[in-house]
Parts: sequence; C-alpha cells; structure tokens
Amino acid sequence: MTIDWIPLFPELAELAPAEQQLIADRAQIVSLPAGTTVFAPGVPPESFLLLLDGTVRVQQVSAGGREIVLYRVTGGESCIMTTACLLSQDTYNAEGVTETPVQAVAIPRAAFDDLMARSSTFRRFVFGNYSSRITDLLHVVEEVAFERIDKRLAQKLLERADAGGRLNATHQDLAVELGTAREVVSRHLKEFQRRGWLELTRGQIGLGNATALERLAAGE
Amino acid sequence: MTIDWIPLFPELAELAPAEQQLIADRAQIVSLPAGTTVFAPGVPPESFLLLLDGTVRVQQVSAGGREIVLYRVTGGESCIMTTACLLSQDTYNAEGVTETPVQAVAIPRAAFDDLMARSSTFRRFVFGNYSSRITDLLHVVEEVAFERIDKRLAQKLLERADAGGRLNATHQDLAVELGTAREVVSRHLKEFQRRGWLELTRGQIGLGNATALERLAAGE
DNA sequence: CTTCCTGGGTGACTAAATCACAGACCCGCA
DNA sequence: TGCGGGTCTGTGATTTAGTCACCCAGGAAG
Repeated sequence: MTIDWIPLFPELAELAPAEQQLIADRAQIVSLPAGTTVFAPGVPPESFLLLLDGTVRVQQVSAGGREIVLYRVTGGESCIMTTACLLSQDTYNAEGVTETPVQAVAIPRAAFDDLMARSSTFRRFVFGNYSSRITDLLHVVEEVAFERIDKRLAQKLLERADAGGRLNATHQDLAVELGTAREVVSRHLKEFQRRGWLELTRGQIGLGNATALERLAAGE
Repeated sequence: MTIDWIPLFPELAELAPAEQQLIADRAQIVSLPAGTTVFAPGVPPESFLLLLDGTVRVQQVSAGGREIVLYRVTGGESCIMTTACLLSQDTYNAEGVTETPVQAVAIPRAAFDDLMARSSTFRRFVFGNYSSRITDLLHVVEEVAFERIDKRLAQKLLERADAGGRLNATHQDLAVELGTAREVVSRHLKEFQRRGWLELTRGQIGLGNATALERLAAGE
C-alpha cells in the first residue's frame, strides 16, 4: 500500500478502522495498460476490482461478430461483473476491456468475503454497485428495443464529445456503441452534417450545433 | 411458519441450524393473487422475496407504451430486483407482476442483513441470484440487438407451448415478449401458418411442425 | 339484435439492416 | 517521390422491421 485511495470511495470512507486496515493489508494496487482484457468468456477473474483511475468498457459480442457497449466502469466504481462472472453457471459472453491505462485495487476473493461478513457498510457498497449495473443494463435494453437510432446517435455524440465539442471516433466505433451497423451510422452522420450540425473528418467529429443535437437527443 | 420450505432452495439447505432458525422466526409466508404488482417504479418493496410457487414476470415499459419481458422468476428463486430497486438512486422503470397465484417467503430487510452478515452460504445464494439475473439481462440485450424476429418468435413459441404443442397467447402478448409491435408478430405468425407450421385461432396457437420451428429457432 | 370491446388482418410508408462494392485517406517503404 | 496495402467512409439496391391508419370478425353484455 503506497497511496491512500479510500477517500476515492465515499461509501467506503465510513468503514470502521479495523476493516480499513483489513483492506489495506490484503488489497493490491494493480496497473493495467490500455487495451487489457479484464474479463471475458472463459477468463474468470479472481479478484474484486475497484477502479482508481481510467475506464473499463464492458461490451457484448454476438455470434455474428457484432458488438454493443453495455456500460463503462470509471474511477470510484467497482467492476461487479467480474464477481458475477464467477458465480453464474451459464456461459456468458460479455467482456471487459480497459480503454485507458487503469489503476485499480484488487481485493482477493477471501478478503472480499471477510469484508462482506464483517461490514454492513461494505455490503451496501457492493449491492449499490450491483444495482447500478443492473440499472445500466435496463437502460441499454430500453434504448435498443425502443429508441430510434438518430436519437441514440445524437445522445452518444453529445456524451462523448469533449469540452470543445470534438470527439475522436470512427463510424465503426459509434456503431459498436449503439449495437448497430456502420453504414447506418455513416448515413445518419452524413444527414447531420448536411443540416450543419457536424463537421466530419476521418476518425474525428466536431459538433457544429449542439443545441440541435440536444433537441433530437431529448426526443424533439 | 406452517410449512418447511427450505428444501425448495438447495443452496439454503446447507445453512447452519442457527440461521435456519433465524429465517424461520422472522420470515413471513405471503400469498399473492395473479396480476399483483410486486414492484414498480415508485413502489419500492420492503422485503427480500423467495418464491415458493408461481411465477413473477419482470418487464420493462417504455415511454411510448411499448413493453418487453425481461425474465421470469419461478419457484425456488429469489426476486433480487426488489432489493436492487431499493439501492439504486436512478429512477428505473422495470416492474414485476405475478402471472399466476404466488406463494413466497418474505424476509424483512433487517433479517436479510443479519443473514448476509452471518452466513457465507446465504451470501453465495444471494450473489448467485444476482448473477443469474444479470445473465438474463445480457441475454435479452443480445437477442434484441442482434437476432431476427422470426427466429426469436419461433423460440418463444417453442418455449411457451405446452406438452401438447398448444399455447394460449394473443399476438399482442407475444409482441410484448419480444419487445416488438403486434403487427410484426401477426405477419410472421401468418407466414408460419402459410408454411403449415402453426394453426392459429383467436387467443390460441397450435404448433403443427415443431421441427421446422426448431430449425428456425436454432438459426437454420 | 344491436353495441361495444378485444383480437386480428392489411396496405402504405418510413426506418433500419444487410450486401456488395467503390473511393479516399494514411502510413510506411522503395 | 511515388506506390501499395490497410483503414475509413460513401452509396445503391434489397430485405426486414416498425409505424400508422384503418377495417373486419367474434363474442359478451345489454
């Protein structure tokens, strides 16, 4: 333990000193480069991960090779899919990949179990994380099943653009975000451009009219 | 406590006698008629439910009034969405409705917390349930995002038909199962009928050629 | 026998997905 | 400096799905 990371997790700051010590003693800080597969079908993880810094993208891959992003885990959150993985009998085909270099705290299974037994604060933390993920998944289902692509695309563009209204992403990247085909994204982007809402350059998009996009994203 | 229901949950049968007693003392058996809303946005539940008999359908309702069935909870399973509900800040729009009369064990929040603290067996049980639900949701995402309607419809028909190859369901019911529109289901059913795979009567469907449906459901 | 309600059928249209390419751009390398 | 092979994007044609606006059939209730 070199750094004091507990303050990053407000829910854990309330842990009793004994439990804080338990984590400090038994958890490891790990660093992962961007592009590391954190978990995948057939690669069961052995620790409970708390992200300090960076983001992990969790996505689903279909038999036909198409993909859809389910959610992202960022600093201050835990990656419960890893523990879910361990407990579920069914084969299951989501994978987690680091999008940036990631620093995380790895709590080994045994220490995790101890904490669950000893601390109601820790239990609340873990369950809260599960719930958030379930909420995320419900949100994905809702979007995919019921919302129009143009609306969802506008949302993604706004969500992923930086402060200057730019984002680096290929049409294919955006298609994976939405779980659709690249051509569909290309055509919608072009239409947005035609309306003067975007500038398109290879691998990069600039928002020209964020308000128009926001109106579309909000559903007219 | 009138009946000994613990054997229904193999995972719980291994609980130490003290914990079994704790449940016996503090859990209530409840009976619900068919059509009861177990949880819904704005109706947070106050107990952890273990189903003894009957089924609860969990579905998502969209702003536009369309619905999709997410999964069903049946005897021997717990309804973790209820606890997830409590812990998640986000508003969230899934609802659980009993499809048949249901008998369930309700464990109050405090007793649930005690059990989580005292028994690793119980914790494994709860996490296993969470994981199964997450798996279910992943499955729904995959189907909705990547699979063809005719294939999914064939799967549903096979899944929901009784031993005699009959099922009572309106086209609208099936549309909700798949998260699509009634007309779409009607047209596919009619095409199946044209091929001699089904007999259609008002509110009821009879499978005429299950093997053909199975081939389609398996993806050719 | 009418009236109303639910379940089902259908045509016309829009949106999305799929297939099959053709260019355009970019980097490294001769 | 020009060439070549990857990646990224554009586009037409076609199929599948979703939407809209109806209509009709059947049965229950009055």
